[in-house]
Amino acid sequence: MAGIDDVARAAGVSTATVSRALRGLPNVSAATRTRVLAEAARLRYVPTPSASSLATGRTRTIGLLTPWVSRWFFANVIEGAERALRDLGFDVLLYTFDVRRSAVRRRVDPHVLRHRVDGTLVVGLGLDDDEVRSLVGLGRPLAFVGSGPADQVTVRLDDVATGRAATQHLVDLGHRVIGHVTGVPDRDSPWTPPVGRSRGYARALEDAGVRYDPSLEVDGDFDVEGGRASTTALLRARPDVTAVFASSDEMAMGAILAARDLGRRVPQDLSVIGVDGHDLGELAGLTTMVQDAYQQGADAALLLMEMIGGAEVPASLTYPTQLVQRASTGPPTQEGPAAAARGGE
Amino acid sequence: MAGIDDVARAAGVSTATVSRALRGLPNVSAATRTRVLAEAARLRYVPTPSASSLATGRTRTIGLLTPWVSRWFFANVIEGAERALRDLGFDVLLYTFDVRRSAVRRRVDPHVLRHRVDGTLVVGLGLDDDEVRSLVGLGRPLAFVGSGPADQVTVRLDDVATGRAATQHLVDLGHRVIGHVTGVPDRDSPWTPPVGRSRGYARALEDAGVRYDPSLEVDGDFDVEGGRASTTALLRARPDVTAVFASSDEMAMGAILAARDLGRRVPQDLSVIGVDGHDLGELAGLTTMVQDAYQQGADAALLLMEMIGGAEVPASLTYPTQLVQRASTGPPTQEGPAAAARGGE
DNA sequence: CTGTTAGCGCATTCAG
DNA sequence: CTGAATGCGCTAACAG
Repeated sequence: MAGIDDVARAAGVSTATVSRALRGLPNVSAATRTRVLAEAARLRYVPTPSASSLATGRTRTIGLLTPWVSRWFFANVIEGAERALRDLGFDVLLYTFDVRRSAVRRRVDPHVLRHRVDGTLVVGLGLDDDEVRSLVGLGRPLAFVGSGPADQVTVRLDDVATGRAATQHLVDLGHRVIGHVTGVPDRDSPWTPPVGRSRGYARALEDAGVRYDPSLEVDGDFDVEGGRASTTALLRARPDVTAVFASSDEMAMGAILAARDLGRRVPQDLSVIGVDGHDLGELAGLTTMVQDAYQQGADAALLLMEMIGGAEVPASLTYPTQLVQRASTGPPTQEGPAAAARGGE
Repeated sequence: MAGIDDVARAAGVSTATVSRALRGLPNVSAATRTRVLAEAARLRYVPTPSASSLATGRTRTIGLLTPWVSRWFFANVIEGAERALRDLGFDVLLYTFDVRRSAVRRRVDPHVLRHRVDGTLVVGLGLDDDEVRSLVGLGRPLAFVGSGPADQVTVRLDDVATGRAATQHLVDLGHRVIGHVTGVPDRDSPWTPPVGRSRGYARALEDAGVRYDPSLEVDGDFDVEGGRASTTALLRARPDVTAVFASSDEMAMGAILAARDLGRRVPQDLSVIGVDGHDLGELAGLTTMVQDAYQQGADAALLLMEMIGGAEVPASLTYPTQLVQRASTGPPTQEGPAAAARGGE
C-alpha cells in the first residue's frame, strides 16, 4: 500500500521531510507539515513498523512475561498494563510460562525478546538468577510486578506485612493451629509473593507465641483446584487445624471447597482468609486482603515508559493491602473441628 | 550483537547460506549446515525480527483482539491461543477493547495491524461491518472465537442451542416467568453470543408456550457487578420472576448476589443458570452450561496457522456445551418470590 | 550446493 | 527548513 515515497511525491517533498513531519520533529515549516499530514491521511499511509524498527532500533513494543492469564491477579495486571501501554502508543507481546508444580516451566529465553521489545514487564513470575541476569543483559528497561529481585524496579505489595496481617487476623480471632496454603514455592526465587507471605505468616505466629510448624504449609498452585487439593490433604493430616491462610483468593476458595468436601463448616469448623480481593470473593463470603492488581499493572507500565524515556524512577512501588472481613473467618469453636474430624468423611 | 555476517564469516560461507541453513531450507549440504549451526550457537546469533520481516513481509506474529482479559472466557481463550501459537513459533500481540456499556469502545483500527501481524484472532468481540471489512481488507488470515460473522472462520458454541437448553432446563423445572441477563447487546453485531443466546432463550419459551417478554431481558456487562446490578433492577421491576438465565457464569453469580441482596433465597425464591463452567461455579453451587474456552482458543490458533500455511480450513468449528446441574436451580416454590417481594427489602 | 546482487521501507546523517 | 545519500539486517532471486 502507500509508502513513504508515495506521500513524499504527493506532497512534493522528500521522504526525509515526510518522516520528520509525521513524527512531529522540529525543522519542518507549518505549511509543509500540514500538507504532508493531509497527503498521508488521504493516502492512508501507515509506516511499516519493521522498517522503522530496523532503522531506529526501537520497536514501540513491550514484552509481558507471565505464568498465566487465567488467574485473577495476572489477568488484572495484564489488563491494566495493556491499557496504559497502548494509550501511550506501545504494543504488548504476551508470553506465558506455565508454572504449576505439575508442569515443567519453559525457561525464559531473552533471545526471543532481543530486537523485539523496547522493554520487559515480568508479571508474577519467579525467575532464577540466570534468567534475571539474561533479561538485564538485554540492555532494555525491565520492571517487575507482583514480585521481583531487590535490585530491580518492582511494583508490588509488602508481602510480609500482608501475610502477617492476614495471619494476625486469624490469631486475633483466637486461632492457634493455622494452616498456610502457599503458591508455588518449589521453583521460586526468594523474592516471590508466596515466600514473603509465608514469612509474614511465620512472623505473626511468632508474635502470638505459636511455634511455626512447616507441616502446616502446603502448596496450592495458585488456583482453585490446587487450593482444594492441598487443603484437603492438610486437613486430613492435621485435623486440629482451625484456620487457613491462603496466599490467593482462588486458593482460599479452593480451601472452602475442601472444608465442604470434608464436612466442615466455614467458619465454625474452619476459618479461611485469602489475598486479592477477587470479584467473586463476596459471593463466597471470603475474608481477604484486598489489593488493586489493575493499578499495579498500569503503574508498572508507566514506570517502564519513563525508564524508556530515560527518566529516573523509584526503585519500587509498594501497594497497600486492606483487610476486608466477611463470613469465612470467625472464632474457633470448641467442638467444631474435632467433632468434624471424628464424624466427617 | 552478532549479526548474520559474523556468522557467515565465522563459518566461511555467505550470508545467504547462513540464512538458508538456519531456517532449515533445502540446498545446503549437511556439513555446511552443521558448521553454520555451530557457529551461530557459539556466537549466540539471533535474527533480528524487524529485518527479516522487512525482507519477507511476514512477522510470525498474531494479533489477538479482545474486549477484556479479566473475564473467565476471554482469559481462557487467550491462554489457549497463546500456548498453541507459541508452540508453533508465533508471537502474540494483545489488543484489548473495553466494551462495557459505560465505556466508549475504541474502534478496531486495522492500520495498526498492517505489516505487524500475519493473522488476526478476534476473541469475543462484536465488530460492526466496517470493522470486519477493514480486517478482511488486511488480506491476512482472520479467525473469530466465541462470536463471528457467518462468512468468516469461527470457533464457537451453538449459542442458540445453548441458550435454549439453559432456558429449557428452567422451564422443565416448572418456571414460567424467566428473566434473561444478556451481555452487551447494544453495540453488538447480530452474530455475538448474547444475541444468539437470547434467541435460544426466546425459542425455549416459545416451545413452552410462554410469551417472550422483552422487559424480562436486561444487560449485565458480562461481569459480576453488571449481573448483580441488572438482576437487581429486574427483580425490582418484576418481582414475579422466579428464574434467571444469565449469558455468562460471572453474570449469573452476580445474579445470585442480587438475589441475596434482595433477601431472596437461591434456588427457592430464584433459580439461576449461567454459561461457561467457571472455576468458581462449584463453590457458588451454580448450575451452568459448561464449555471449554481454553480449547477453543487453541483450536482457533491452529486454524489460523493452517490458513497462514495456505490450507483449506472448515468454515467454523462448533463446540458442544453441557448442562451441569448444581444447587442454584430448582423448582419454583409457591410462596417464595411473592413472599419475598412482599417481605423483602 | 553456494555466492552475488538487490532490495524490503524507513530514519538519519550531512550538505545546502 | 529541506533534500540526497547511506544503512539498518536479512531474504530472495538469479547466476554459477
